Amino acid sequence: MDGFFTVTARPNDRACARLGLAVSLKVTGNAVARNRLRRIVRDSFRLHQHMLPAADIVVAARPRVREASGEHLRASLAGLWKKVAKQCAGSSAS
RNA sequence: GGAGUCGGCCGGGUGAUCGCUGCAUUGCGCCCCGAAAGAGGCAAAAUGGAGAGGAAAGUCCGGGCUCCGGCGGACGAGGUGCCAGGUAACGCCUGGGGGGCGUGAGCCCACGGAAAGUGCAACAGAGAGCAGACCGCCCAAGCGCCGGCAACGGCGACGGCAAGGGUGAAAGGGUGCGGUAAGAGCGCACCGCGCCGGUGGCAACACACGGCGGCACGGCAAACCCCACCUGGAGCAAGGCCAAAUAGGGGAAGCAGCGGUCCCGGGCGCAGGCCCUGGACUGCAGCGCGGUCCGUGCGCGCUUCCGGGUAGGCCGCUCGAGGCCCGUGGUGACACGGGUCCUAGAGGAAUGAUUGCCCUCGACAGAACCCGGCUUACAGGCCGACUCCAUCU
Repeated sequence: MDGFFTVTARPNDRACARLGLAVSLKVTGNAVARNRLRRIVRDSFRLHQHMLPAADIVVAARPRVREASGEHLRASLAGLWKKVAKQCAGSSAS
């Protein structure tokens, strides 16, 4: 979890990672901003999925994403993916 | 050139790499039917091509479509509200009328009925719905007082008046002349108003046309109400099709079980009756243990088929009151005719990410069954028509 997102992960019995999104209109303001945020998260997930363990990962947006730039969001997500990978490698359950 | 009005249009562009969702073609592979030939379906991957808006928004109106309801009528409820036209329809649009604003182009108006009824109007003010008299004006008649023999003169309100002042959103027509004690539609002229008629207009309505009436029928109906017209309800989670696993005291058939009634035959008995084999019709979910509840035991059969239905899948789902161009009719909204084009169809929901270049440095904002409107949000820009002001020739 950081200023922009809360990430929850749990190992699954599949071959690859699975992404869940929780982005509400309450957080983003309008539908356009909500769609943009979801696309950014999903694209970042796509680019990093090779390093992620087989787990179900839920990304929830927090209110501060509203004033964040795309660059900041991508950096934040890259950090979070690494954290997830590390924690899952350490303990099989989190 | 400056200021402004109206109408229409656009809503960053262009590459590279990696991705997303349909579609078309090819199709590794797989499923299914079949004896086979072959038919059908799913589908990795590749290639090609497409992929949010003018408001996609608010969900405020109107329609299509779908299901349910419906003989007809009355009442109720809701809506609309100058007239005519357009339209599938509208609370929309166009043209016209009336009123208001603006020098003007133009803009704004819920704009039917207040002499059917009920009701409302703060404060101020003398008086606000059967109008009224605070200040004021006037003493002609009558009255009172004073003077006078009297005629008469003077003063006055408990008399007359409503012009002027004042209050108010609003005070029961306006101007002028006559008139009068002072005044007043009291009379007259013009203007205004109402009614009747005429003329023009499909109509709303208009008329420096005629007549009548001295003249209110003050305002509010987004107060009740009256009048005219319109409206059945629910919505794509509508609705339709296919259809697991599991459950089911849904249905049918066959077999089996227990029971009832009747019958054929046989046996026993003096008889009532009892027993056995078979047949026809028919019924069947409870019954024990326990004082009771809780609890617990046994049973409610087995097989096959059918139906409903859940998960899931498919359809509805995008070719349409469609866009563009031209012609014809019309002041116009629009209609008709011809040509041409196909332009998102997702389903927890597809348009993104990184980056190069350019410019005027990019606003409001994301389709969810589909259309027509309205309203609201919006950086910046383009085009056309028109108005006013200034200036030049």
